[in-house]
Amino acid sequence: MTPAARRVLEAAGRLFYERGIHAVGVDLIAAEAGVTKKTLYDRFGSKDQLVVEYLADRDERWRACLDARLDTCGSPSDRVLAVFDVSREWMDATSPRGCSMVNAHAEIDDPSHPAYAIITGQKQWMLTLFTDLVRPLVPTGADFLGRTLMLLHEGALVAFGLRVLPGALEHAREQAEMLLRTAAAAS
Amino acid sequence: MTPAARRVLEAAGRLFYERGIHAVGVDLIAAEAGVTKKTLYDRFGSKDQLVVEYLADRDERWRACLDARLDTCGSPSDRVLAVFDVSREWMDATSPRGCSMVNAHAEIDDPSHPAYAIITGQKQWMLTLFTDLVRPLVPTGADFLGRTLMLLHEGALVAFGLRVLPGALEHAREQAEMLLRTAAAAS
DNA sequence: CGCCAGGTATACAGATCGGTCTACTTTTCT
DNA sequence: AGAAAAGTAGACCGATCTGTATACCTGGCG
Repeated sequence: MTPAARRVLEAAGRLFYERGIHAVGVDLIAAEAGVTKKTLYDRFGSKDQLVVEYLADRDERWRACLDARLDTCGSPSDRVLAVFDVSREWMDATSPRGCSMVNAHAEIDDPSHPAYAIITGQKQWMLTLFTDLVRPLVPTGADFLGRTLMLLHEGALVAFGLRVLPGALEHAREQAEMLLRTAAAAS
Repeated sequence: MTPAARRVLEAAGRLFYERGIHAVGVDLIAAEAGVTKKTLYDRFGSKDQLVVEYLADRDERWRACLDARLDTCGSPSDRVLAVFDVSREWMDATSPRGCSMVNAHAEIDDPSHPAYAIITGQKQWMLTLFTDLVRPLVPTGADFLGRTLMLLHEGALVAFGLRVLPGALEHAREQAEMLLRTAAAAS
């Protein structure tokens, strides 16, 4: 990726996330990136493709960030709770408006849109991740607990983005910890 | 509200929800409502105002639908679980793409936008509702359990809308039932 | 040296956007 | 009956949208 293309992707990512995809025009993206529209279209081809690469980029960085942290965790339960910790830091640092995938989904209704697979794929991956993380702790009932954790986590992202519960991630983490304890005690 | 205005609001609501607010133009809304643009502007003044009334209308109908059901419930725990039941029916009937408030929030970044208060207000109301509903069951710790239920519920709406967990509402209800049981047993 | 990818600057195209306007007709209510 | 309100039909405005075209410049590389 050329330096100009990187600047375009950075500007597009920031603007798409802050203002919404349809509310941001390619002219503005080009201007913010300090690039002409021709360069933008030479590198990305279309706005739709730029949207796809924006989401793919965020997805990739999120998974890398999460994977790196999980590798440093000792116990299985630590790994589960670390997901909430990383999410909290991620939100505080760069995502005051909630999950970019959820927000993008609100603007993209067409399931045949290439961005749709990225959005759905990340959520599916998160569900599988939670389920796999709790399997060593509760071999029977990992599916159930995994789903609950997924819903708690997703709800926390939304509540945080809506500013209706600023400590949403911390609360979700605490509730998750309690669920892990009772599940471990029962098995 | 005049008959034409009602048709406009119905068409706008359907299109805004299905395709997103910014993706739908006033010309399309007027055409779908079988109304001229002049009538639309005579009744609503601007697209922004139409968006506000769209959200206010859905908010009002949702609260009325929920309140009506809650009145028919006997025990406090039935009332909590009824929220998930009503949500499930609401989603199945008219909202395959998740919560309209969350989706609208993805497209409206400005907190000074009049629609912002409606969005935040509904979520705040839901949080208070859950907290109040569980207070008779767990006088101490109603805040904590109320928040957890709110996150579970919100996460279920998102997961359902993303089609990543079709039975999200049912799962959330089942998990809520378990939480209510253990909370009641502990107190 | 010459080539060419990557870039700037800018004008342009066609469509659509939100919003206004005039002129006329229909409904509704007193 | 008659006036006010609500509606249709449709042209029009300026701005903005995605996307393309032409002409020129610049740095690195064989």
